[in-house]
Parts: sequence; structure tokens; C-alpha cells
Amino acid sequence: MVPDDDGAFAPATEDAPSSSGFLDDGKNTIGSQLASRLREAIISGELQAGSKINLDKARKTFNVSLSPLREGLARLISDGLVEFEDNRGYRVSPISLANLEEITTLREEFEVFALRESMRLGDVEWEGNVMRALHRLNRTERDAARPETLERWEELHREFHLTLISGCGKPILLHFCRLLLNLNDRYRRVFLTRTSGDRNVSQEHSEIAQGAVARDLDYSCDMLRQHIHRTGTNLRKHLATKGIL
Amino acid sequence: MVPDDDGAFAPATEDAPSSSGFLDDGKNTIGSQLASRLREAIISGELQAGSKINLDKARKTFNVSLSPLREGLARLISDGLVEFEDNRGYRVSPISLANLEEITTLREEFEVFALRESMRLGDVEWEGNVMRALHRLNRTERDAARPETLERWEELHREFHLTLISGCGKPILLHFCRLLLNLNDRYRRVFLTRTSGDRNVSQEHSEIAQGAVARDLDYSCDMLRQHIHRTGTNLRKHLATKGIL
DNA sequence: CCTTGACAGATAATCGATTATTTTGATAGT
DNA sequence: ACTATCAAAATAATCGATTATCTGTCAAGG
Repeated sequence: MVPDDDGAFAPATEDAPSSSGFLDDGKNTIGSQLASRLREAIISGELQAGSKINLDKARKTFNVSLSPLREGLARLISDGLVEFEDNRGYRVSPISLANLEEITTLREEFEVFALRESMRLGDVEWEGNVMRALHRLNRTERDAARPETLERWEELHREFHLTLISGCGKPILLHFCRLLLNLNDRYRRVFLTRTSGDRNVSQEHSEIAQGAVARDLDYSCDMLRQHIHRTGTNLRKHLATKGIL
Repeated sequence: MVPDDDGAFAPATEDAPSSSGFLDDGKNTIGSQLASRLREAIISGELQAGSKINLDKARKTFNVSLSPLREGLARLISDGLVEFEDNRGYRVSPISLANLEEITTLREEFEVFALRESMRLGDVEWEGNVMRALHRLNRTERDAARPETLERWEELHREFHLTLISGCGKPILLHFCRLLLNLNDRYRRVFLTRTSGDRNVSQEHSEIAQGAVARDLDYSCDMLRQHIHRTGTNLRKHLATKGIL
């Protein structure tokens, strides 16, 4: 018997760390694979926000049948990246200033709460994971000229933020945070190819992580909140610049 | 009748006040209808927590084909009521002490936050809705001997809590709260047929609502937090009594 | 005994075709 | 011109059958 399953919202077995992939990495069914491909397509902006998803075209594009296509789309609904209406089909969730602002606010609220809980409850392994995630992130160059570096950086950045709060022992909360991070990343991927000049993001991450493993609750939480807030502000500016309502 | 969740994080399509329902209330496709029936079956405990959902049996029970069945189940995954694993199928999300405790904690955190935002941002219409929801709830008898009254009460209770926070102007947050309320209601439906003797729940609701429309932020939030906390404590006791691990 | 592997039955995933619903576009009446 | 109406086309939903995967059982070999 497995000791404990994590109730609702299990950690969604994320992609295996490329290196030691002897454990079957999920992604078995066509539906799953589609979900991944579509998720990437949406977050990267390849599929435009707000646009309708025509099932027939999608079916041909991906060379699959309706069933797995719907299956995949259904998962993206859980992720908040796709919306659905009976008899009207699916569409990519629209973006808006209000939506971005809500995401930022909720991240400040929940991610910070989750960090606090992690610091309160996290064990040594959690600390180790945080430091590793930080190191890997800071060692990765982010060159706007080479898209593949951006993609890699995004992945590690996401991983860092999730690791930071992974010690909180609250699967549902983690699920919510993962969701918000997804939603947020779409804005960054689409609107921010480079960091604003007046920020040293690496250092921000370091400060948060150092504070976290040192269990300096107030400091670390405050840093994280500011980090999230700054990103939100930057994104808002870029959204305005590129003329989104 | 409260229309069930609108798929993704839709901008809070205002629920039609039960009376004037001349507008087609959704529930069009078989998939949607199934989702509702299954949701009710799970929350009411008819489908036991943790149990496997055999597609073939379910297909026969409900007299439908696989496609809409999967469709319906997919929505319950978004609701956190069903879990899924590739090639292993679906199962009703298990319950546990840890799960209940997390739900309670998160409700205290999120729902209170949403209430505060509602008081900060809600307009007069919101106030009216709150008072109406309170009135309807308090006017409804809850008789453990007659299950239909319990069901009705649950519906109005859920409606009250959602209305209370409906003024916050944050669709994603509302979605999260609705989800948590769903998960929480399952515990209450299964384990609490009557209110603990030392509580006057009607009065608790009244105090919260009165404070809310009076914009007494600290008071109302405090009352709500205690309200949620007490329910959590009661449920925990009953869980223990009935011998759940 | 315990492990390993192969078979068979159960179950989930997918497909191609069919049915239902919505949208579009043309036509007739005011 | 403007709206209403209806048929045709586009699109979504569903079905029944087929294929793929998993799970349990049992026999052979260690």
C-alpha cells in the first residue's frame, strides 16, 4: 500500500528531469500528448488568446480523431487556458488587463502564503530542492536572440517558483499556484522577451531563496511579494504599449 | 436552481434568480447533464469517495455512450471531485483528514480574502443579493428526517456563501472558492446531517451578512473565519467518530 | 516456495460515421 | 432599405465498433 496519496489535485507528475528518464514519463495517451502540445502552443502565444478553436481544423492539424482532441482540450480547461461553451466549442482564454491584474494579485496573496507555509513546514530536502532550482535557474542564460534559451529559462523559472512553495504540504494550494503561474507565464512569454533594465532578477530570486532556507519568514515573503508585483507592473506596461485594451 | 460552474473562469455569468428562469438554463448537451448528475452523486455521497468509476458500468447505468461520459467526467476533474490517470481511468477523489484540513484552511484564507474584497468593491446590488441570499437561507428549515430539506438547505447555503463573495470582481478567485465550497460540501453532506448543538448557524450567517453590508471589514471577516473554522472542527470530529483514517 | 513470462479477460483509448445544433446567406414581405 | 424566415453549410456532439493497454492467473523454471 502506498503511504499516502495526495488527495485531490495530485502533483500532475511533471516532466522528468531530462537526465535520468528511465521511469516512463507519462504522456502515454494521445489525449495527454495533445494537452501538452496545446498547452505549449497557448502559453507561447502560437495560438492567439481569445481565438476560436475549430475542432475540424485542429483535428487535421494534429492528425488525430475528435475524442483525444476533446480530451486534451478538457485538460486545458482545468488549467484555465481554454474556455468552453455547450454547442459552441472551445476558445483560447482571452487576455486582458483585468485578468493580468487579478493573476498578479492572487499570486501575491497565495504564492506568498504558500511560501510562508513551506518555510514553516518544509524539511531539509525541500531546502535542497530550492537551492538546486535556484542554481540551475541562475546558471541559465536568457538571450532574447535565441528563442530556445528563452524557453529553457521559462521552464526553469517556473520550476524555481514551484519548488519554492513545494514544501507547504498543501496539494490543492499548489494546484492553484501552478495554475496561476501558467496563466502568468503566458503574459510573460508573449509580452516580455527581455527583463526590464532596472531589475536584477537573478538577485531577486537569490534573495528569496536564501531567505527561505534561512527561514526568515517576513523577509523572504516580502521579497517574493515585491518580485511578483514588479513583474506584474512591467507586464502591465508592455501590455499598454502594445496596445491591448 | 443554481446553474453549475461555467467551465473555465468565465467572468461570473450572473446566476439567474431562480424565479424568472425563462432563459434556457444550459444543461443542453448530454455531457453537461451527466456532469451535473455525477456531481450531485459525488457530493451527496452516493458515489463513494475513492471508489473507481468503471466506464462500462457507468455507461450502462446512465444509458449513454463513452464520449459524453468522458466529457462529463472531465468537468468533474476541474471541480476536484474526480481524479484521472492515463490508461487507468477515473476515480472519485478520496477524502481524508488532511484533505479536509487543507480545504478548511484554504477557505479561511481565500474566502475571507474574497469577502474583504467584496466589501471593498461591492456595489448596492451586491448588498441586495447578500441580504436576499441570507433571508432565503434563514427561512429554510433543515430537518434531518427529510432529506429533501437538507438538499435544499445545502443549495441555499452554498448560494449564500458564494453571493457573499460575489462582489469581489475576481473571477479566478471566485472559481477557486466555488471549488473549495464543492469539496467542503461533500464532507458536510456525508458526515453532518444536523448542526452541532452549541451553534446557532443562522445567527452566524446573519452576523456575517449584516457586517458585510455595513462594510465592517474586520468584524465580518472575523466572523466568517470563525464560521468556517467551526464547521471544520465539527467535521473533523465526525470524521474521527465514524472512523475515517 | 518464489520469481518470471505468457495468456486471457477486463478495461480504457481511439476511430470513422452519424446525428444534432448553430451559423450563414439568400429570399420574401413590409 | 430593413427585418424576419427558412434552407444550406459549417460545426459540434454522439454513437457503435475497433484497437491498445492493463491486470490477474497460472504454469514453467529457478
